[in-house]
Amino acid sequence: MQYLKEEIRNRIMSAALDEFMSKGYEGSSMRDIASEAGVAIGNVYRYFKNKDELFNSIMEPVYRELATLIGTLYSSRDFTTGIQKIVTDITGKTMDIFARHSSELIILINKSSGSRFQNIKSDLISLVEARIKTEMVPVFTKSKIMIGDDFFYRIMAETFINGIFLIFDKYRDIEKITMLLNNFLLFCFEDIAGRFA
Amino acid sequence: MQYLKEEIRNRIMSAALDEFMSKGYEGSSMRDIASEAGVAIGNVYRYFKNKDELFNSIMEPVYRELATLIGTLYSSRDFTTGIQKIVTDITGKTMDIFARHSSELIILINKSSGSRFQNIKSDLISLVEARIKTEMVPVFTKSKIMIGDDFFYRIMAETFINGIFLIFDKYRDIEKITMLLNNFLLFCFEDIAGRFA
Amino acid sequence: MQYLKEEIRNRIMSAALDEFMSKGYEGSSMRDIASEAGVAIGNVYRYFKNKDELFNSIMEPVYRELATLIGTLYSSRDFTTGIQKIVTDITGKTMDIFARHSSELIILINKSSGSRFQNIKSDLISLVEARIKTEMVPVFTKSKIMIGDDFFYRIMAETFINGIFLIFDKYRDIEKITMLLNNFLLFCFEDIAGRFA
Amino acid sequence: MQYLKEEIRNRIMSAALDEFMSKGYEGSSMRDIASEAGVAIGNVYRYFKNKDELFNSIMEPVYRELATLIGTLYSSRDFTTGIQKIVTDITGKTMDIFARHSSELIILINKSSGSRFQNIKSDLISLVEARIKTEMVPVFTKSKIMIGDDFFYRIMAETFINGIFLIFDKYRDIEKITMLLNNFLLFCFEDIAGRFA
DNA sequence: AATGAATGAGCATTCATTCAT
DNA sequence: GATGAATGAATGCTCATTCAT
Repeated sequence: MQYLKEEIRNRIMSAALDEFMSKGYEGSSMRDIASEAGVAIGNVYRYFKNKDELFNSIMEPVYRELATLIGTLYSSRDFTTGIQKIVTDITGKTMDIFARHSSELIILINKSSGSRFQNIKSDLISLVEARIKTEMVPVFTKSKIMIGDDFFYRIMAETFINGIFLIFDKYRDIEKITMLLNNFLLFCFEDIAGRFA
Repeated sequence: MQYLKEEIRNRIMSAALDEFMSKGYEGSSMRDIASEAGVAIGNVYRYFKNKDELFNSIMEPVYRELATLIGTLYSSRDFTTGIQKIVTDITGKTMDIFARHSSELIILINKSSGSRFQNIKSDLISLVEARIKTEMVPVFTKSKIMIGDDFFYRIMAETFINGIFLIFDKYRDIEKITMLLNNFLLFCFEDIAGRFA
Repeated sequence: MQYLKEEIRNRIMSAALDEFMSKGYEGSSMRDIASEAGVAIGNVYRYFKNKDELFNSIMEPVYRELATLIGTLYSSRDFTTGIQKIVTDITGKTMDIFARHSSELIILINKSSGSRFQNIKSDLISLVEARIKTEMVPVFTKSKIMIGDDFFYRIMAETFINGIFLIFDKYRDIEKITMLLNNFLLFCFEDIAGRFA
Repeated sequence: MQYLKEEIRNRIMSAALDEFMSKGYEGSSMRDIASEAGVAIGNVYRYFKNKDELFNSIMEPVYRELATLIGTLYSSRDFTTGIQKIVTDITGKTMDIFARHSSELIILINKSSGSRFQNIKSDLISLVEARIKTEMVPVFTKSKIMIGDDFFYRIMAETFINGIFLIFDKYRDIEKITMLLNNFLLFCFEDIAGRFA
């Protein structure tokens, strides 16, 4: 009865998604998830070993996509196409993930405290940081700002990530998000790069 | 208050500080704090009426200083002295708080969920947002960036606050923090203002 | 509600009844009730939201019946049928309640301190007092006893109520209680009224 | 330093009396008693082994006097002097105890739940019951009331005791109490006896 | 002798997890 | 497979009692 199993599994995950979204990982209750899913609490444990694994099962795909995106970001070195192109690309791919997994993305970044993903935001930021450093060093070395510390890249990365998820967290309309995200990324990258051109 | 009372109080507050730092307000356990402090659970309640008051006792001084700083930031409109001066001033005062209460500041901003300070970060951001909007509108209107939404000011404010606390969260060395903070504030304000001058 | 649910609920209520009977509401422990019922503490809370609700669930029916009885007692003014009739009526109805809820009645009256029923005994007495005063004033004015104070009616009412619950407290046999109660009420009302006829 | 010790002991007992009076045995706190007495909590335990013994120390004298009075009541068989005389005598002696230990008496009877005196009221009632039975049987045998059970004497005894302590509990003025008490005892005994004369 | 800081068992309640049905 | 009753460890907090000073 594999079909039925899958449907229940989905119901549980969907209910869990709602619960995690509104109460965060720690604040969520397995009982509430089960009852929201219209499933006995005991049955939830047939599909997911425990709260942690339920959370992981929901977040894993998004995490993976996100990691891939970051990886791409990190390895795409065709600077020849210009920052504009890269930004458009990133925006597009991020929006793609967001379009399919908006809730998971927000939970992953902002509501994972207490779970094994509680550090994902900083992990993500670390990835972005590394990328920024690689790309921006030549730019910044021309600037009058004395970087003086690699950590400054960290700040930029954090700013970048926070800005993106702030937009995701507050807006639901895809078009508006796209517009805001583009503006934000341009603000972060093109302008900065541009003024040292 | 015949013997060691102050020392025990300090032990409890110190243990609580560690606990709040690693698990946040809600995730922290009075029992764990007590045992970390090497004190019976009942004794903690001799020094602090309840979990809330223990938390408040630790956070109150920092909160007050921070509120004062924000007030100053909000009301100082002598743009004549230049952003450089304001930034230096803010940096100095923030560093002063940080130098004396680094952990408390971080907990206050990032780990107060469930406590009466849970909204302080967004309050802070709102304040900064209002300030940025007032000051920056004339600047941005000249820019090629289409703001398109007041929410963009929110992003900038969040970026600003996150940046500051990010620095605090990762560094312990006062001198390095001062340098990073200055660079960050300049990056946020002077450069932005400057390039549209 | 698949298996034994009602039986467990009954076990808990029965254990609670014993506990409340021997230690009163405040002195009773949910842990002790659970272990007396042979049930895990957490399971008690599946059946009853909290200590208060457990107590209320046990007392509510009796309280309601008692309130109704009091209402009847208070409003029945057909003195024409004679005190004998009224007394028989009250006895019958009281015995009916007692026959079905003897322990609850005793707890309600004598061991509810700290619960929401803690004032029921004095409420009950006040009601009876008002009734006695209304009915008995003409009788007592002929008596050689100098009432001298309304408080004397209070004493009578208290005596009346205490007498009834004293009987309940010590006897289990319905027939014997009926007999004693009848005698007591006659002693309280008919004789007193009768001798001034 | 026996003198000083005695003074502190008295201070503690006095504070305890107030506390027991207003909150009953179980509801009273050793901490509050100590602070009310202006004495360190630890010191209370130098004078009294524990809460129980403190309570006992306060109640013992009254209990003893009360027991003696009951004993007297029980053994005085000079019926020749008439019930009026006995009642006057009992009233006088009870008032004597009450005049010196009003609070203790009330606590002992009505606020001892949880202590070893929690059954004293019923003990007292049992004593009175025995006495009533001895004296009243000849009287009641002439009555139309079918006693039918020794327990009826119990009810009368309870009525008697409750009435007395009800008066004590509500009034503070010795003269008014004396008057009410006399009326009550007459009501209980003379009238009852009288009407079968 | 006196102090009051310290102790820890106890309380009501919650919730992730297990297991008999 | 599915159910939801049952479990019990954990939480914040209180208070009689002990003990180092």
